[in-house]
Amino acid sequence: MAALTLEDAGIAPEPRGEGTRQRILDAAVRLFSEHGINGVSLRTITAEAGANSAAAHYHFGSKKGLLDAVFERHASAIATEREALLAECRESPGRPPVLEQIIAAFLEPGMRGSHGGTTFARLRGRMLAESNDQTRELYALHFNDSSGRFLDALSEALPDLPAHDLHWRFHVLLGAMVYTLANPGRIQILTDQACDPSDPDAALGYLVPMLAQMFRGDTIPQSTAPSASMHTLY
Amino acid sequence: MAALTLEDAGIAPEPRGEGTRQRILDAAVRLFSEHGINGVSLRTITAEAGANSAAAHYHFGSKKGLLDAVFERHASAIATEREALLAECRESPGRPPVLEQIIAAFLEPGMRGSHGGTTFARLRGRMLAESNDQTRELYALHFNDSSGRFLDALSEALPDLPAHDLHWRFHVLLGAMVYTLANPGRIQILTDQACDPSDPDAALGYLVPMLAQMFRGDTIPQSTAPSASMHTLY
DNA sequence: GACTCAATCAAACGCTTGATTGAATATTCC
DNA sequence: GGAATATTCAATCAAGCGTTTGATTGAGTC
Repeated sequence: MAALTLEDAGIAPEPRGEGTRQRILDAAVRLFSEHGINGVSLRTITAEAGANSAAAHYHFGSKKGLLDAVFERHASAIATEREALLAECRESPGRPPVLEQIIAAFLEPGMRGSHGGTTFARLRGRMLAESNDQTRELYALHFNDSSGRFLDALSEALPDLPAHDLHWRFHVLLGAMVYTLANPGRIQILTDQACDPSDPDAALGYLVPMLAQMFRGDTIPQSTAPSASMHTLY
Repeated sequence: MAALTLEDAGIAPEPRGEGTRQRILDAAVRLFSEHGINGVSLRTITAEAGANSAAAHYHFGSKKGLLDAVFERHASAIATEREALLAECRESPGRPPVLEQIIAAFLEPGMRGSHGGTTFARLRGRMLAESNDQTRELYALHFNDSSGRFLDALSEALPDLPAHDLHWRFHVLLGAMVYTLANPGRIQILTDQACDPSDPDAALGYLVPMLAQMFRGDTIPQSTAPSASMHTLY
């Protein structure tokens, strides 16, 4: 009787080093998201992965290379699913697509567990706040095209909204998403854990209608001297 | 003729070390905000301040102590001005106070140049994203009471809004503020610098009405199964 | 003039960092 | 089986880290 091989079981015959590589990636995304990129060392990561301390450099070349790989692993999947959901919106009966649909299509792939889950989500939050050259490059590389197409779709759904207003509202959408991902948020502390931004379902259930409401707001005249104290204006 | 002393010139007779202390604080808030707290060393800070590398430890005890001092320097002033503006709201003719007034009272002190300006603002953004034990403590110590009173005021202005909804909307407000402070934001990159979140006047001019609009939105029923894909709901 | 004391300084401490090496060990292919 | 290749390993490197030290300064006090 022939011995059962991995191929017989339908499992791809992964190269020997693949196991280590994956374990390092797993440990990296978790530790990066918990302590920040500057806050964790390659030794800690490789130790957590049960690998030799030189393994990270062998497989990824450098710490920067490791972060690139971690990001690449999930980001492209998120962008792809986002665009697929956006395409679904466009095929829907109602044209232009419903605002809530577009917002949900943007938020869902990154916030649900599908692509790295809340761990990668938290890492993205940290990276957006750290905001150095490398993180900006990574975001631009993986998300710029996709985000641009969402701006277009939002513009279609809100044809009367000036470009500046649209951009600022999208900015707030990004802020709400990032802040929600950077768990635990202040709101948990301020409200004795009543709100839990780390629960993706609850978060989406609240965020999507709230943001849609914000997008639908009237444009306010910007002519009122903005240099004066806001407080005297109302 | 008596020699001119510092007192004669009306300058406070500062202790000898005060100059160095202040220069270290100035350099620290700037470098912390630019590179993150883990991203800059005490040597870099003291060098930038033109001080000896031991000066930071002499004056602040540790790197943690230096961050405490940096935060303390501006945070309490912001909280104080926030509460003063909130008190102004309550004295206004219209009762309950206008929503825009409350939001502006919360956002203005931290976003305008008064208390550390955009530099300290950026640092706050970074700290909220890094979100370790020390930063959480600092935020709680300096901002919890003030934020709680704003939640109360918002609740007065929107008496029909359930607590959960109120908390989530305040969460989005915080997210929008923090994300705006963490300059440069993604929106600048996505729109070829058309929006400039680092301009406090423009930012406030857009944010206040947008957030007010969001706060005024109707409550949506949460009974619709949130575990199903959002995308099929709209 | 002797003393005090906060402030500054150069130097070093022990340790961790990202990165590199070369030998040892699997694995693959002929 | 054996050469070639891919991967792991312990050991090491220079550099940088936060922190500590002991000596020195210089203005105030008795």
